[in-house]
Amino acid sequence: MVQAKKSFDGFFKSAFTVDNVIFGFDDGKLKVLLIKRNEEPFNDFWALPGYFVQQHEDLDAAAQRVLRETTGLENVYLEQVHSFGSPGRHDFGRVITVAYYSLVKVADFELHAASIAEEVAWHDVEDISTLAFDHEEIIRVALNSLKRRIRTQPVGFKLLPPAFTLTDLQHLYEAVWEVDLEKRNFRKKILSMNLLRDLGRSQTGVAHRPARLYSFEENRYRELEEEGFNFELKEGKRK
Amino acid sequence: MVQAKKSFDGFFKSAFTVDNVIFGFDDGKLKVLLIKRNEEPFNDFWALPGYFVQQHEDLDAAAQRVLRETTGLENVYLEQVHSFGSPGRHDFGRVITVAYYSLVKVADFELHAASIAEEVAWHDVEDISTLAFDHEEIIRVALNSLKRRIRTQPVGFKLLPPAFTLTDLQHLYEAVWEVDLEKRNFRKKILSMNLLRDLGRSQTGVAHRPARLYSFEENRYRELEEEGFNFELKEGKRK
DNA sequence: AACATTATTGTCCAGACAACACTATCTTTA
DNA sequence: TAAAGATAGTGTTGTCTGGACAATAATGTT
Repeated sequence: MVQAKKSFDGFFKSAFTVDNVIFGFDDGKLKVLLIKRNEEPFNDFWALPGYFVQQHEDLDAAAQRVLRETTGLENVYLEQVHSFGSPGRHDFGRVITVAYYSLVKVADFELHAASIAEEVAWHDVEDISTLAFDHEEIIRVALNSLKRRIRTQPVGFKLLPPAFTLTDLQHLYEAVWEVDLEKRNFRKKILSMNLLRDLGRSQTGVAHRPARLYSFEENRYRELEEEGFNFELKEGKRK
Repeated sequence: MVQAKKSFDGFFKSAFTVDNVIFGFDDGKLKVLLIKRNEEPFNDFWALPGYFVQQHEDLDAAAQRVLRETTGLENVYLEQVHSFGSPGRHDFGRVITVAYYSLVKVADFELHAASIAEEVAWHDVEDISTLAFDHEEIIRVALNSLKRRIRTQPVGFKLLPPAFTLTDLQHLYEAVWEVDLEKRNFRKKILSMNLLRDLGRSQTGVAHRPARLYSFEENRYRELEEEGFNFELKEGKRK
């Protein structure tokens, strides 16, 4: 009862794209990288950096390429989150998009709008206006995934520069979780994880007692990434 | 610089499928539901229950439909895991597959091979032979995802019948985590989550003290699904 | 009625953690 | 030069949760 190849032709009429949700942390706030589109549909709308995948291109590679071509970001570790394929999500036909996300240090990258991007910019996650396609939903799903993962995996640490203070780290967690944490307890918990290396240096040029600088202990970091950990802390009192 | 719709036609030549990784527990072992294909390519190979998505069909709905048509399973809670789209994974052209997974009680379902399935059967996950396409990889990814996610999300709870005992629930966790849990502590923890509703009824016809029956408190269930939770318990002593 | 079997509960101890206030070390300013 | 302003870093205590065990309860079976 083998069917001929011919009868499948009706299925080969779809397209697929990749969309990247790039989170960054700056100024105490969680940001997402958006491009202003220079192409129909949704010309002139802000959108996630994404585009069609080529016929013989691997998905992961396509995500990397599209990100580079639209924003200039290279060598970013992208992780697949979810695929979106509502029948009506694209005007030109059936288009499924595979969403990827990543966390980067805002300061580490220079943005270069190109390809279908007329402009590239970091936007506050809190303050996203109407985006192209279903990109608001995609961001929401990616953000949920981030919030969930940051609790049991040390992913969030990737957002910080090579040397950071405990307060920086605390602010990062507070931003992603949208809570205030109690300083003392945060420090005790994080230090007990053996994850941080005391660099022996301190901040300079701050108008107060300078904070000690830390980096991540690579080996321990990978261990935790493997086995997961548990990071639960109640909110501290509001400032 | 708006491009005409015409120039996009080259992208609309792909197809996409859904594949379901249905895990079950039976006989103390983790099983996965496979079908024996009745169609090229990979005719006569064991494969995941999956098929092409129709042109105007939602992805989630397609997963449900395909699962029903190939295996007879209905009303199964399916969760999207990952999409696979290597250029060479399908002989007939570019085909991306969106993988879903679920965990069910083997005893609850009667299998009915149909559609492209010539046969349906539970296979030990430990002992999977060569499968069609990249389905071995899909199973591996789904299994990893399941083990990670069940720690912080109440996905596992959906596997139980509407009325169940605390011991049923404990066995479920023990099966998924492959550990033995301490009974008293398990109960304390689970009851403190306010997730269970005491149905006021008990088992009948068992040759020992009958256990109280519970169901899930829907509202609380959704809350936990949203915010996640932390379920860490050390192993109890081996039986 | 005694036995077998599983359910359910009490409790003690140790470790985790929430809460709070105090001391330390810089720069800036009067 | 000293005081003020700001944030870093630390000590401690009571409470809560989890881990370990064991005792009691409620069925059917023999």
